[in-house]
Amino acid sequence: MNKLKTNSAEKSILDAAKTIFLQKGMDGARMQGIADEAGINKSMLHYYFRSKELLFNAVFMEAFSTLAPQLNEILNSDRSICDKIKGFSHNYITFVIAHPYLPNFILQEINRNKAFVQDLISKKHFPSIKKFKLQVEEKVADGTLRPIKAEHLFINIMALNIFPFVAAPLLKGILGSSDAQYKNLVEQRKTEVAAFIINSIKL
Amino acid sequence: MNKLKTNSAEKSILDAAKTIFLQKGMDGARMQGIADEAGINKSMLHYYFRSKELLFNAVFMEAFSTLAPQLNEILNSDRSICDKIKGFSHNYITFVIAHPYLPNFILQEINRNKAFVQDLISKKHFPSIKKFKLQVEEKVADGTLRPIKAEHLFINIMALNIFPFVAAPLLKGILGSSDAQYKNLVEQRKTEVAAFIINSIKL
DNA sequence: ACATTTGTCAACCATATGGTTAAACCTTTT
DNA sequence: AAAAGGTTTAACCATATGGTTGACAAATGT
Repeated sequence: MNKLKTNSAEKSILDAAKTIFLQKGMDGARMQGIADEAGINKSMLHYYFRSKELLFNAVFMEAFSTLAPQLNEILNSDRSICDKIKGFSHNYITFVIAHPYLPNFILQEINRNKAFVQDLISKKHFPSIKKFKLQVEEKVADGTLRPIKAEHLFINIMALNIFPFVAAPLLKGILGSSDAQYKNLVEQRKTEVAAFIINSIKL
Repeated sequence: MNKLKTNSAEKSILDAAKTIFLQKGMDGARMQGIADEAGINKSMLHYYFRSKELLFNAVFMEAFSTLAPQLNEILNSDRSICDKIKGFSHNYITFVIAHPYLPNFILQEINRNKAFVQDLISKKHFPSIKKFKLQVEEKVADGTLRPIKAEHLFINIMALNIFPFVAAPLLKGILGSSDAQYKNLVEQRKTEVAAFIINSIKL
């Protein structure tokens, strides 16, 4: 059978599954909904991916794979800490504006199935804080940075960049922002977040 | 019929529903699971709350009501900005350590049903940033604070306090922390977060 | 004491849902 | 062109699920 046809069917299923799973999560998604989204028969889903769980795993892995590498900019590149923070904030926010469902999906599913994280950690290339920690400790020791634990700094960087997306509906409500106004606010954060962090840690 | 008996049945249903819904969300929760948790017949759920959706609404409102008032410490109290940040961070983190499923539940459900936020906003006492915004603008104008938009400052305060809870499993993985180590880290943040923010904004 | 209301439960119902099957339908191979 | 093998579909299936019903028990009012 035609490799192209097979690949394209598999691909269109995965695309549809991504659309549905990212919006509704594992529990809220329906196999029929994914089939409809892909414009194919429900049996095809099982033909190519066996079960809802395996299809979901494929989607989750793909989603996680697009976010995880960005962490290497912070954790494993050789740039200065300030450059890392500026670069990551700008790139991450730009990326997530284009994929707004991603962060929420990852958080939701990682909280739903904690054994899942164990699985991810065991994989190669799972981000680790080791190198970043050495870098921070060095800069704190030589007086370039205020004393701060690398763990806290890392959590803060993640929090300031990711939270505005996962809490968007609530924040819009509290701030009384329209979609356009909030989008504008998020746009500002491409530079605002890094400035905020660097203000806090630079001596 | 005995008011006490009625109240206690209703209460035990709500408690059970809270336990299940907070852990599994609307989509993942099962009415039978809630009945089992409450140790009663499934029909009772419908007798007291009509439908899954109404029971869920009751749980959600109760959950939201416990978190929303804490925002008033930031948004509407008369203390100084620094005191607010210190007070909120300490209180919020203390509170959520005792109710670890709450933040994730709120975020997940608010993202699932965005019309829900509209409903919340229309209610009285929904937190608004108005007063806080005036206070920040005043302090920026008189040179006490570095220039920063109140919106960004507010988002940052929320992000730094809430994110470590909603992303806990992932952060544990990246940081390589045990449950105990991570709990310790979160404990430190009761003061660390406020210090980080104040470092950044104080002149 | 007895009727009325309120609370509780087991059995039941209609539908939704993940998954299977067997036949039809291409493509490629020979 | 016929066999072979992968692909696609409609029809099914078993079970799970939210919700209903009718009988019965427990309070309450009179």
